[in-house]
Amino acid sequence: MARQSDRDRPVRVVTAAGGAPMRRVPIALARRFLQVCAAVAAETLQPEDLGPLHFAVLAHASEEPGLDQVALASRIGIDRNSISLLLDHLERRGLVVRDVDETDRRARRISLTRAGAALHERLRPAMRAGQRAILTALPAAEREKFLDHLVLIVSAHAAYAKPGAARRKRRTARKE
Amino acid sequence: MARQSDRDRPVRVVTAAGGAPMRRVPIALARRFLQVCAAVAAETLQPEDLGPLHFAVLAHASEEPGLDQVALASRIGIDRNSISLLLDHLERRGLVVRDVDETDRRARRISLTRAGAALHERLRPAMRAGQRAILTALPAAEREKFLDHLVLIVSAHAAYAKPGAARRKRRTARKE
DNA sequence: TATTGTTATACTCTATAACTATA
DNA sequence: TATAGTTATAGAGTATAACAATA
Repeated sequence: MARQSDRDRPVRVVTAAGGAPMRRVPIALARRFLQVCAAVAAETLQPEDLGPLHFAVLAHASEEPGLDQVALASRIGIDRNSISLLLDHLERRGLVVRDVDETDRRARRISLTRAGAALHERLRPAMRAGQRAILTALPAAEREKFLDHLVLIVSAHAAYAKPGAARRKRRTARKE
Repeated sequence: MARQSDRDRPVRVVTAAGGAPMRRVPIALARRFLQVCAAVAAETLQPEDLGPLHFAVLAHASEEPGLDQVALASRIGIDRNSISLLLDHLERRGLVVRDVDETDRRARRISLTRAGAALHERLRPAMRAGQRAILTALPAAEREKFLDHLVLIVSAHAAYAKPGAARRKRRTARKE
């Protein structure tokens, strides 16, 4: 329980760019990191009126066409209600199709339409560039390792890395 | 434009724990990472009916008592409306006080009450343990570097790491 | 006029719950 | 009974806008 070297680092840090001090802890950094990533993605996606999750659906459907909605949702890390809504939006815009799975008529197999595939291909370079730009803040040799670290953390805590885990309980008593 | 070594890594990856494949790109990982962190923090904060941002206010007010609301907001990475709401909640619970700054009567200097400081001290060990637990997925020697990397990225993209940057434009035309 | 803070409103994300159809 | 998907509702997070007080 003695203080170890990796505990001695200060929690507070002053950002280089004259920003305000921030707490050097995962929860705070994770939030800021997502802000950065979301803002960068938005530069590409906003003009198309898509959110990052819409693009995620296009990417997954492109790579694994024919997934059902639950499988797609679990890859993205959202629940089946949310994927349904996301798909409504994309389907209305003619970017994806839902085909009834004939071997299990409850399931819908998702794939991109021609327009969906075209849009995905059109946005991909800019998305890729944006994601790379985020990492340029790191020394070149560290960038891949950083992604590996994120994968490690998310994988190790898979039970937490899923929708709802951080949900606060309902305060108001349920109806009965 | 030739493929470089650090581009050759596959975007897709299969999580160790039999989870679904996920995209190995910052935007997707950032979201999952925040899910993990938020879920871990929630274990400690939920019983107190606090969110992670409430705790962030307690932590900052503890370390830098007397900040005004705008300064506090910028440290946390939210805007002045949100900090106002957060403080309403904490003030109603008797955890913080807003004192009028006599040298600038527009400003409110925020500090913890005795109860606020006590709550912060009580929660701190569990929060600290949770944050450390998240990082145990990484080799011990990499943990501090990982945090440094996050700080680097957030600092470098400070212009993006702030509220609103990822906001989608209003679709519906404004009233006039 | 500019800034601090407040209040009202609203949008995104993403949950919980209840429901339908199918297995 | 269990699962895939839908729909309705809700709540957390966090924005925009308009305002009041003060500088």
